[in-house]
Amino acid sequence: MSSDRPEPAAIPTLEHVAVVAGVSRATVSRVINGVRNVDPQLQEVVRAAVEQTGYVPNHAARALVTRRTNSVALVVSEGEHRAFDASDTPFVGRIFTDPYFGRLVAGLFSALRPAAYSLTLMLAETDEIRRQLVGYLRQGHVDGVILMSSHPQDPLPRILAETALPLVLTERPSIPLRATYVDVAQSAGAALAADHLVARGCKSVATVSGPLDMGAARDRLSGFRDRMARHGHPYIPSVEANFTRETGRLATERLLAQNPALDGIFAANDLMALGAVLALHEHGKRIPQDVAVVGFDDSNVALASRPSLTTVRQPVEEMAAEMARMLLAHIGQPGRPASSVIFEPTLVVRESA
Amino acid sequence: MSSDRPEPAAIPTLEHVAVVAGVSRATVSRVINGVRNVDPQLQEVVRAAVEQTGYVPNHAARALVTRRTNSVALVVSEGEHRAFDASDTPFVGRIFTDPYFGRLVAGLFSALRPAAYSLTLMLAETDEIRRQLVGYLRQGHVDGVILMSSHPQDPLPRILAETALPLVLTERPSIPLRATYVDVAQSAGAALAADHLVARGCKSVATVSGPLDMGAARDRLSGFRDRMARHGHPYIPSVEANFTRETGRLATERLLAQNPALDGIFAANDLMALGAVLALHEHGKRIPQDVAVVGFDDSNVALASRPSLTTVRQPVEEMAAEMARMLLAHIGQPGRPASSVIFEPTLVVRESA
DNA sequence: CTGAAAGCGCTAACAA
DNA sequence: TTGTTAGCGCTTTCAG
Repeated sequence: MSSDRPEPAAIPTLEHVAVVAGVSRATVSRVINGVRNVDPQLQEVVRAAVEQTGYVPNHAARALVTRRTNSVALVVSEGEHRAFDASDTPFVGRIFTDPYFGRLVAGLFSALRPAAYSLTLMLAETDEIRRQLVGYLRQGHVDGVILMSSHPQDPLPRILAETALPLVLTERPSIPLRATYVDVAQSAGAALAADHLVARGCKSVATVSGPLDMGAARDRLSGFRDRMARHGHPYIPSVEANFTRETGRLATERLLAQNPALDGIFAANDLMALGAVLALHEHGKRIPQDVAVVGFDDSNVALASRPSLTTVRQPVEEMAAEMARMLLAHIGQPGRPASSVIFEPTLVVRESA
Repeated sequence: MSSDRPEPAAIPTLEHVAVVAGVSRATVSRVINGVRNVDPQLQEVVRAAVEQTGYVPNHAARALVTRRTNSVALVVSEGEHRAFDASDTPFVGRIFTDPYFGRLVAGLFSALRPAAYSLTLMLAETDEIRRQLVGYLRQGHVDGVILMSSHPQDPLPRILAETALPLVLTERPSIPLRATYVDVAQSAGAALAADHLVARGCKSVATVSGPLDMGAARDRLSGFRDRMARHGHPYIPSVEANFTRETGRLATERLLAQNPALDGIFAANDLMALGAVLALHEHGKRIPQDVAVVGFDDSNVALASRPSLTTVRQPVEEMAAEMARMLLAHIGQPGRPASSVIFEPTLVVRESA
């Protein structure tokens, strides 16, 4: 334009748009934010100016005044040292590679995107990092938090629950907490597995459990045992494993050593069921003719496995979508009391049982 | 909204800290940001005040003035859109469930966290969303972008490359682009497969390739053929497939029809290798005794498969860490020219070959 | 219905 | 070395 001005250059601001449209910044702001009281004609002019300048609102400036970032955090927290993790796979690798994580993210997105919210990923592996994290969250970096924490000693659920920050947990907290959460009916799912094995005619059934310091693992174990007892099987051997394929294999070896006549196994997740399949094959057992195997989760490996896995399905995507919706609700109405939603699992029958 | 006034729980600001410490905001700011020229004694006073007030800097305010958000985006882009649906495996589910994704994220974090950067996840499934995305990124929501895009027709790599936004691609762009990227030596990986099959004594080898409009698929095919030629096998039959299990199965059927004496197959990814295994089983072939199979990726199905898959492994975590480092470098020095780093793959020998 | 003006909380010249 | 003072770009009363 004028020669005394350098170069209009870079990113257009609300001010530029206002000048082009011949209105005030306030009016442009109103149009952009869809505030009603604006002359339709002016709206058109402003819209054209926005188009022409290629204006996009500055996120930081907007967040500074509205105190909203339109983004939430997915915090993945894990205890310092897992009870019997002898594997060399670092925690980050394990958790992010777990199919559950992918399904969770996918489900969250399905509900977050329509609301124009974005997702920031955060890890909390150590106490040090956990401390930083809390500060980070309180900076107003995000409007709310989805917390994935399964370790019972993890202090993060309690710490975050005490914050005013909107929060949703991906499972029932291991200690009583006034926090919103979504979970699956764990013991009901395990009972489904028990029913199925009994219905198949299994006489000698055992189970590979998850780490028993985790609520979900405990619930699945007790749910399975309770239902088996009701079917007339008062004693169900179990070996504790670590939700990984390798520990599942090892656990099954031990089960097999204790009882060679085993004809049914319930593994508390699919990865461990995969390990069970492996061990059974090594012992020349046919599946499901000699030993029937039921997993839990219905992760993608359940289908890829050979034989494909009969498994208890958690509707993870739907659960995650619900978490996102609940979080959004909390963000929208700060005073909202904590609540919870429990989803029913279903049995997916495939080849392994 | 009640009539009484329950302490607004006011978040402390720099101003509060300054008052408590009896200094100016500027000084507090300097201490917090580690700017040198501050009296050590005053530093102590300020630090105490920060502690006492529980102050954490406001992210939006800081970003507004520094023009830095200290966060980067991981953009996952795919050509076609599939609606979210629990029964089908939608794109989101597929990609997030793919172990590659988890390994990528883990690797990114390992380099991002020391730099105090956070990661925002973004999906680009449709053109509509892609358009919004570009605006979103330009809002200054993030300082840079890691772009995961494998479809050659995807316009996003070009669009983002034309933006001034610091950008790193997770693979070599299918069209020439002045963009920084990290990739694995595709043809070298295929050559590894060739060496292994030859070393096993395979005499009649064929390959199932990926879609040849994708650079990676082309590179793997030519890399395989070149190395086989060097081993004295000038002609290697190939059938093009689509990186899925089913197309891998079909392609193997055709290969088998053309040459029943086949004794080695290189599939350009693990899913197709799984399809090959399936087809071979149906034809009564034993693996690896009758036909050896080598895949590519070392994805989770490689382990879950029976027999487990011998496959070419990409050092994804290391690659991702490098991507993050390169992105940070670009953020730090805006004028930095595009560059690329190529990693060497390794062969993971399991049961199938 | 529109504009003027006051900040949001912070950093970064520029003075002192 | 420290304080003063402008803003960063936006939303939002409050007048007009």
